[in-house]
Amino acid sequence: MNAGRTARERARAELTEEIKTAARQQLATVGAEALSLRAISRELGMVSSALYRYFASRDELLTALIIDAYDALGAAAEAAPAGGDPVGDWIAIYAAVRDWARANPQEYALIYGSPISGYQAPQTTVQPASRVPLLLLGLLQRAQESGRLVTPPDAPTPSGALAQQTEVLVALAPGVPPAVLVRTVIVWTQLFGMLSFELFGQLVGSMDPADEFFASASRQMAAFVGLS
Amino acid sequence: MNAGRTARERARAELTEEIKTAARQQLATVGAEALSLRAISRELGMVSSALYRYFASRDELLTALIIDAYDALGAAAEAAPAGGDPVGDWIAIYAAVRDWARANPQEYALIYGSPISGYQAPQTTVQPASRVPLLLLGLLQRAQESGRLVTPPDAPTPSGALAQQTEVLVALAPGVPPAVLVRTVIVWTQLFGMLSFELFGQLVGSMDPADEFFASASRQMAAFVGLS
DNA sequence: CAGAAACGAGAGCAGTGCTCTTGACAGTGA
DNA sequence: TCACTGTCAAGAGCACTGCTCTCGTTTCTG
Repeated sequence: MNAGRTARERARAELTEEIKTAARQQLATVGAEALSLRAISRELGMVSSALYRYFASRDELLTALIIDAYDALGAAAEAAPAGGDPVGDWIAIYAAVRDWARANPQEYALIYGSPISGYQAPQTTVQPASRVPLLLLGLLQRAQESGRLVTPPDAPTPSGALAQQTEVLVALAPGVPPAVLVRTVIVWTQLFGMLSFELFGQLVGSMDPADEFFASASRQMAAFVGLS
Repeated sequence: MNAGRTARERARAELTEEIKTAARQQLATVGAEALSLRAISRELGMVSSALYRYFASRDELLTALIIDAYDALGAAAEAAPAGGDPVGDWIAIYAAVRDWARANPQEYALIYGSPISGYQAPQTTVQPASRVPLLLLGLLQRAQESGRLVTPPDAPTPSGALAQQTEVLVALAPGVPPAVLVRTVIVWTQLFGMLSFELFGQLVGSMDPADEFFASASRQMAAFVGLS
């Protein structure tokens, strides 16, 4: 439609990126909810109203930042060193996720913290959000194929509505037993619960610093889903 | 010192409670970060500045609300029906926590969501925050004493710094093996990770509605810590 | 080259948390 | 009874916010 293709477009793309960069900097210092369009525009030496040429609203800026954060986390997790040993790879992914979260706590809070009031996450965020779980599922599937995944004997096979819901995951990781897939969701929630507790200060007084606890949990969760 | 002891004090206490009630109502509708002192004062038919006689700042109001939320959640969990069967009691506590969280999502987000920027949780919140984990520890200890807790054979005994950190928990639940205590922290983070995912919309597309998944996770986590 | 589209600047609106001052009132000791 | 003291609500005001609208200017395009 509106295919302007030249200098103007390049300038626009650059400025859009500059705005996001400034927003991320502000995010890191004052947090998501205190993110101020006026402060960003001040930083960039422009007037606040000009910002609305690039993002229709504060929410739209936030959406862009959220998608970027999901993508950055997904990329960090996918870049975790893979050596072929399923348990080692699993632990490496856990470590990569934690490292990213600790390096970018405000961006982590943006995607895994409380939803921003009045802000409705658009469907656009679903795909980048699923990169980490898809990565774990892929690892499990490969482990299954190479015989390194043994269904834990005490893992109950889902029935009823739970079995139905699991089918979505079966389609994503064919061959992995439903009982393991349910456990995958359990450990997925465990991972991010653990990270949120660490980053949000809930572990202070018990397992903080959490390095060793996190390492132990990684191993035990790998065993919990049946990796060996 | 300033010991006015009569009608004035009573009026003050009542109005303080009224302010918190109005704040909670607003919390439930617009969320924590959009909580406005002016809107509360408007609701109560007073002028915004008068509110500062009762709460020195917005943060102080939030702190009061946070402590109330922790206490409400703790009370709800402690009120879970206990029938003597450890696994049944465990599941009942899980269900009570979830019920409270689903009934009070904004208050849940207030205490388990991202920390409010610029807001530092005072030490006052630590004690009410520990009611739920203490409840779980107490259950485990009683199960241990009655022989209903068997340390899972694949639960590694913590060593090094992790063993040291576990000692704090050993003091709280004497008799419960360290390996089980580490697993208790794991399932504790799992519980609230699962709840956060459900309430914050992260499960949409996979395990939502989460009733059966939650029930299955409750049971599997009870087994994971060694309850039978 | 003319028209259209995009752009930055600026003023302005309604709202926010918070501070300070002012005048009214309640409780208390002489 | 009366003056004193501390508490209270009210209101104006400050600096900030997201957002809208208008106005000239610049840039692209048919």
